[in-house]
Amino acid sequence: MSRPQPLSGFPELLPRQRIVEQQVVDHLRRAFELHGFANLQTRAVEPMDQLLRKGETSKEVYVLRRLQADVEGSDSGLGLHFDLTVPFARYVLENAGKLNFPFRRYQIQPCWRGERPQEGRYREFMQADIDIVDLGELPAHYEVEVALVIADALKDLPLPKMTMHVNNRKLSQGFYQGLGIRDTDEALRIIDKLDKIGPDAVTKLLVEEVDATVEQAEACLKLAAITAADTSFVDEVHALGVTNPLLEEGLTELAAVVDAAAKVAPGFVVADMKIARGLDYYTGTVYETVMEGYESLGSVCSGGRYDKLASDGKNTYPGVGLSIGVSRILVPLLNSGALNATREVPTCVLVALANEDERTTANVLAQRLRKRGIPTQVSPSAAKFGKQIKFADKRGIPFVLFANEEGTQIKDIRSGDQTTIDIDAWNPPAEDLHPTIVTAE
RNA sequence: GUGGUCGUAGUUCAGUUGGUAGAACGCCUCGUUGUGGUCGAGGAGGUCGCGGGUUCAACCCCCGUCGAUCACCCCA
Repeated sequence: MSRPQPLSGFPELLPRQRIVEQQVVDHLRRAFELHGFANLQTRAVEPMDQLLRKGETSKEVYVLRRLQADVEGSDSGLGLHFDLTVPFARYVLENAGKLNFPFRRYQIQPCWRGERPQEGRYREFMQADIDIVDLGELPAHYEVEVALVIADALKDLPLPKMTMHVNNRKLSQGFYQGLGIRDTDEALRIIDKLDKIGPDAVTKLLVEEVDATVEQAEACLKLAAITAADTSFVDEVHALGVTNPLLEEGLTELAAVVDAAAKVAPGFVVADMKIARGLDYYTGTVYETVMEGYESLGSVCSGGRYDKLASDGKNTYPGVGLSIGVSRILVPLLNSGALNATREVPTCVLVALANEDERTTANVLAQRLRKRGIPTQVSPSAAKFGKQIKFADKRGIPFVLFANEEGTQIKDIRSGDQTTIDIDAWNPPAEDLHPTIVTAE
């Protein structure tokens, strides 16, 4: 092998693709900050007991080990974080005394999971996460708010249509309790597989694993089939004839989320009673988001309410949050060419060079443009002008600047138009100042 | 981690019953002695993923290995 091969599950982007990713991340950052979320950055590693608590032993965590450590004592007890919620919960406990509650933060960082990769599923990937935690009690309106923040953040991005499916664990678990099913956690996990394995297999599993009767299993399937873009699901659930206080609590909370979302972001949120979520730290509202045309990727933005994830025994910090799978969304779109940038460099203007002696003069001209925020670079050499234009063209740089004793001229190399300008007054069209994202037809 | 498919120029791919490789696009030079894109002419670039085996001879057949990809699992 003369050339290194790519590493499975560790996607790396080309400059043009990275520009798209940067623009998306910048957009998310601005959106989150508009909603008052503070940024946080946590370390890459967490103690293994933090990562593996809550019984998530099946999770493939990358463990840290010192190369020179002797084999016996090689375990550092540290692992790379697999999401941003668990590190955040740890951070909140560690810094509880210095934080003001309710505390809202966003975090955009890579995460690592040692699973076998495939499209939209990587071993190193970027997540954009928002959470709100409070001390002791977390008001239910935050479960509405985080969904609306995500709706707002995704709204103006050039991405396929997103739909957020929302459920409430209290609703499902209350329903199962009302039916008389004991192991409601396991029942949830089985229902979560409905899309994948179908109703017959789910019935079979419910009967075998949680000792449900066929009638109980059928009631569970009827509940899972309910979906609505408005609060009409409440009556549909009641029509199934199950009564339980937890169920009512869940119905009320879910209705509030759906109702508020319908007003602010119509069509974005739908109530969907088959959403369960694999992670068992969720205790209330749960969210999953699918991207139109890319349903096989699964959820591209998920989360939920967790009441007991952050607890030091004395105080609990219940929270609710959502994570956007930035890599999961972007890498497939970039690889298929559905998304691209208008150019592969930030440069807006290339200053042409008539001969090498003029480089100093050219540097001064470039600096005058940069001073006014126009990304500029000077030609790498005083090659023929045709070559210098080609240099710009290959990179997508829209403008080439020519200067001599007679004056300064700017050429738009896309149209070929060349005009005399005042270098201290000229501005490119707003859409040309920085690269932008373009979508394929 | 379990199973299926696939690895040939920078890229997308051809390659005949086994006789040591080709196209298109891209790239470079020139036509075009200082304004690119079109056109024309020329050129560079490959230990055929890696290692072993069979054979007079392997890109081709066999084994192993590494990588990619899909499904399961899990999930962003």
